[in-house]
Amino acid sequence: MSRPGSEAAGQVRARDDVLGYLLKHAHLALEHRAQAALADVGVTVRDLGVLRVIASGEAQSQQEAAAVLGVDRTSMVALLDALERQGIVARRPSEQDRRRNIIALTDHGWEVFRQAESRYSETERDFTATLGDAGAAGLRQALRTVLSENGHP
Amino acid sequence: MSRPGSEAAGQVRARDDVLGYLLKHAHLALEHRAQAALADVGVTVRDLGVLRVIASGEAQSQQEAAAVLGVDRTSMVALLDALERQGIVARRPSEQDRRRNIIALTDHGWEVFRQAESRYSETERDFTATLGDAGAAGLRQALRTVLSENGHP
DNA sequence: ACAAATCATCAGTAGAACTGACGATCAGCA
DNA sequence: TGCTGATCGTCAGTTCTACTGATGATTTGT
Repeated sequence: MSRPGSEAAGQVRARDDVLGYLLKHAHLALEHRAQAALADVGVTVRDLGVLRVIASGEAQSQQEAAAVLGVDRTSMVALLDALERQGIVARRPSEQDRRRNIIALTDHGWEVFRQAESRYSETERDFTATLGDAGAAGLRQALRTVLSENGHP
Repeated sequence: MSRPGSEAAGQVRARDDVLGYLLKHAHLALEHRAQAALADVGVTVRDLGVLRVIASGEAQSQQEAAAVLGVDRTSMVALLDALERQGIVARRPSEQDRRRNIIALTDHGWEVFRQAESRYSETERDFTATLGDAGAAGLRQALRTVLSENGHP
């Protein structure tokens, strides 16, 4: 039915040669650690992503934020509902285009963001500690390169 | 309520400095391309991962495969149900321990695997083409390093 | 021989992605 | 001015995956 493993194993890529496997598990491991680090700030990694694109000015409306983060526009609704209920962000209609909601951090939101980003950055430093500063920068640069070469905004 | 973007943006990390963002989107972009490349072979990226750990001999039982891939043991049931229905894998009870199911590729399964792995590898080469061979190897090595340093099997 | 642990399975639940629709609004054009 | 098509936020429904808790069959340890 199937060839014996000893014969076939040599012809088959080990799992840690598979880039997709490495990317997926590195992402999961980092997210898992970050989730724990953010637990007592009261936001998730997902939330922090939203706060970051708002804080940086990369996105003003809901759809801009959704597009930048690669989450669905319909998911962004519930995401912002929760953040608004916590008093972290505020929606107000744009004066130029009243279809759009302009998203802004409240004063409390800025404080939450500052704390969360600080803990997250520390988690990332821990995560890549063994690579050294140059190695971590090289890893980021390699990822940026493949992303931009594969049709990423 | 919130500070103007022009004042705050400089203090906030851009999204493409955030490792979690880079890992997530690189993973998604690669998986998206791979999914398209595998479409007419009839298996998903997820399926291919299962086939690979079986073919390589890294896993024999369902739970071993689930553990190696980082998927839930209960999800593996449905995953293998589908592959068995397609005649790609076969389950047989272990003779040493009849609780366990030994998973093996059928002859047809080996053919499917060979095709799928070939297309997937080509997709990965395309994906990392601009990094060059050394750059792609460096990226894999960096990911392996952070994974093993963060408690990964 | 008996108790505890393990394996595969199933049912139920929760979260996120995606589709398709809706009303409100805007932009372009006759 | 009025009409048409497109866009934005929202909502309902579907699907996919993860996770929990339970089950029966089987093995292991004592």
